[in-house]
Amino acid sequence: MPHTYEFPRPALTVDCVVFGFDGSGLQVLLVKRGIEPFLGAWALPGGFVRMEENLESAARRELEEETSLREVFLEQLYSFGEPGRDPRGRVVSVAWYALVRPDQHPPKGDTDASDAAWFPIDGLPGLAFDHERILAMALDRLRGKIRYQPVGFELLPKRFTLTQIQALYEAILGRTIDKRNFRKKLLAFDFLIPLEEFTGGAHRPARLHRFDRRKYDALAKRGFLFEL
Amino acid sequence: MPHTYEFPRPALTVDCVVFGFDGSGLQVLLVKRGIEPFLGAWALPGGFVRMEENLESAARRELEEETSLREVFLEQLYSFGEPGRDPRGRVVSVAWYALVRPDQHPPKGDTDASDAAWFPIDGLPGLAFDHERILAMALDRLRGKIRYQPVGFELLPKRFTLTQIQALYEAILGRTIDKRNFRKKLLAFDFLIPLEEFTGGAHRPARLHRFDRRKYDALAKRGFLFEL
DNA sequence: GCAAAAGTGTTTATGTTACACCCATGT
DNA sequence: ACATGGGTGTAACATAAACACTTTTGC
Repeated sequence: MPHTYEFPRPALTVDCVVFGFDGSGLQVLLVKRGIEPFLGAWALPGGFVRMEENLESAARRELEEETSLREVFLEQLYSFGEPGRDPRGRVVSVAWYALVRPDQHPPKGDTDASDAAWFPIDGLPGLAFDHERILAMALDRLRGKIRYQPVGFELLPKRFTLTQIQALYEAILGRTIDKRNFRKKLLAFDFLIPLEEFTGGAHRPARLHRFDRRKYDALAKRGFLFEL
Repeated sequence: MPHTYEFPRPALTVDCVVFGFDGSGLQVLLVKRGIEPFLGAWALPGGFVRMEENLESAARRELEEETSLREVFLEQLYSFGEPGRDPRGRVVSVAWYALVRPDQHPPKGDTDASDAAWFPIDGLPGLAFDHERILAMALDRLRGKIRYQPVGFELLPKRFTLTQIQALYEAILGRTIDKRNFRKKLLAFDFLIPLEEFTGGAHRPARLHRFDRRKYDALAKRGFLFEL
């Protein structure tokens, strides 16, 4: 019997903090627990890691099973392993955070069986386990990351207006930003492509743009700082 | 039997990337493996997590057991869980990185039983498991972190000269820095306290400074950017 | 024609970069 | 007295911040 097997093992789970943006505020996707413990409470989507899958696959599988979300931006956040964080016994959780575009959002009620629902970041219900702590850490990470990595685009439609992305930055950073300075700086990076398409609606149409990842990657390799 | 126990479980380990600075180059502390697999190979210090300890405690315990290091700066890095990363079976490792001051370095040969030794970052031996990948990630993290968080001081003696800290930044960032600009900026932050003590040695004595964490924390709370 | 959001430049202040010489000590 | 590393200021340049009005559309 290999050395490995002489030790009792903690159980291993993954949990996902799923962020969305509705045009004015940051939101988080939660699921209502259908089993004990914390039956009926809201929690982060997640579950046990299987023996043959890697950690990211486990996170993506749970995400799809519980929220129908596929092919989202997903990045590892932190691992939580306080004894006592799960009343069932020793459970270590590898936490991830995901960013999803509005056009990827699951239609409400689409999720099979137990409920999943979006909550505004400043109107969250109490959460099961230590999920509030995990969520707080994910939010910190997002706030830090968005300032020097182009992750904001993962929360917007593929084609978006400059006003939309400014609203996103203002919502996440929690302060207003000067419109002219913001646009000047963002466009100077030269990884946003202005399209010949415009929004419709009640007022002056706004030009749509898309993020050019190739251009960004090229710049990033040349040792480049984002810093919005 | 609780739900938790129905699943086969990966084994859980912690591994630590321990950085040091010898005045001119960054170094990593490795241990020579005394058991299979990879017997005789160099590896990151680490080992299995016990059922009753949290992840950080496990990392600190293994660090002390294998390298005699205590009370070092320690921060979680990432969790690695590719099936196949350990030939013994499914093993998930929560990786950490540590920063140790020269005056904390274990005297060579102090470490009980199997060897531990410092290696220069650009002269590393091949490593066991996927430890090269873990180390590469730790190095990336350190390079990124040192630019906007005051972690560099954790690699220097409590009292240090400005030339020492500049050498540290140059070694980690891999480029030379202008002496006058570096000192101007660093001192302007006002969290370095100049002492009335000086180095001895062959040349003009250099003033010693210490890092004032209270002042730094106060600044940091007022929403403050380091950015060297 | 009015309400609502889109779009656009210039000036000022601040921060960053480049750069060269004198000082204090031990040998 | 010389070799070695310690220490210091200023000017040019680049980036960031502040700031207000005109345009386009739907109603």
